[in-house]
Amino acid sequence: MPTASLLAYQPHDHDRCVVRAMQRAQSLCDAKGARLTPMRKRVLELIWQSHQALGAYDLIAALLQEGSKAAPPTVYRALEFLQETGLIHRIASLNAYIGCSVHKGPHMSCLMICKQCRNVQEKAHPELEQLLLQPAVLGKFLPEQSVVEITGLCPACQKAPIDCPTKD
Amino acid sequence: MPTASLLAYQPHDHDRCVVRAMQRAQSLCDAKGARLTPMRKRVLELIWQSHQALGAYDLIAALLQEGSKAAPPTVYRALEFLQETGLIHRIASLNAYIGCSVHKGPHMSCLMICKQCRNVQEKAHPELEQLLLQPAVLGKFLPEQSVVEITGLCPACQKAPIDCPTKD
DNA sequence: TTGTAAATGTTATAACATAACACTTATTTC
DNA sequence: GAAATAAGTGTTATGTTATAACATTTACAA
Repeated sequence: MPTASLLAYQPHDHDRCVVRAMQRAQSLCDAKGARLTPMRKRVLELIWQSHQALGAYDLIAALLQEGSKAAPPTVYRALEFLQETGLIHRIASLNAYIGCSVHKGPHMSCLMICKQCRNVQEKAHPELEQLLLQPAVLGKFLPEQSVVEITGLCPACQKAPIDCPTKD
Repeated sequence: MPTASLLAYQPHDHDRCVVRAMQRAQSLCDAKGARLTPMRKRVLELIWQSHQALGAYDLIAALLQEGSKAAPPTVYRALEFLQETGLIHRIASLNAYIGCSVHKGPHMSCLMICKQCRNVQEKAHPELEQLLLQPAVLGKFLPEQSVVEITGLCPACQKAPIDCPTKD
């Protein structure tokens, strides 16, 4: 039985991921009094259609294919909203976006990014949070945001360097 | 007496930083059989002229002002070389570059980035390395590169929010 | 001194992101 | 419920970061 933390790397019923993510998004927005508009919802669904990081222009292309008129500002606004609401993460080292799979408020997590298939696994990490925010580490620096990203090869791509099963 | 680890945030004889960095660059290149050409050297000097992150196009502008013909590919090539040689870091969350101040081989360090003055302090971090690279954390993920960046306010900007003394 | 590899120059363009303003849709207030 | 307000989206244009492709020059080695 696959552990939850490795789900991105395992064959699984991905529809359930999407359903769960969308349910959570709706209840989070309800709780915050934020509006999960059709555009925002659709962008989030597209992001959740895989565990791979998608670029803003990937999303734009997907929306255009669906017949939606989606210029860059529209998509970037949706992405901004979803980030602020804690529903997605921006991956700085890829200029791409991934659904947030940690179901709690602001958190410091570590993103493991497969350089080959772009699969991203998020790992919540309380110890990391403790360690990084220690005064001993930061000195008098006042932290606000953190980016922790590890790039490498996911288990699948280590075995099958050319044709990672979780790709596309 | 300021500790070495806080040097970026303290008034200091910055020329010594530059001299030290350039000496180290030269010996590192000698040791590796790499060529620290005039262009690469100049780019590194420009990066070291402050402890603030500089964008590629900042460097291009500076080079043009000096009369050097510097189109983007030239500068990006120099930056690529300097990164590979371990002389600079790219800051993913800023799309900018900073001199590496950790005098050893490949290392996992934490960059503390002031959102106000763009001052960047690098903190080498063996514990972080241990913590992040544990199998317990990464599972079967095979890590290659890491990005650890904390954005916030440096000590100076906490005190003087508008006019950080280390700015420019 | 000539051949080869490394580095740089040059032109063009790709990829990522936002500013500014117009328009539409939702929500509130009276 | 109609007017006022705010929130969201559309549209055009442009800013910012980065690279592809190929020509030329420079350094070093044979």
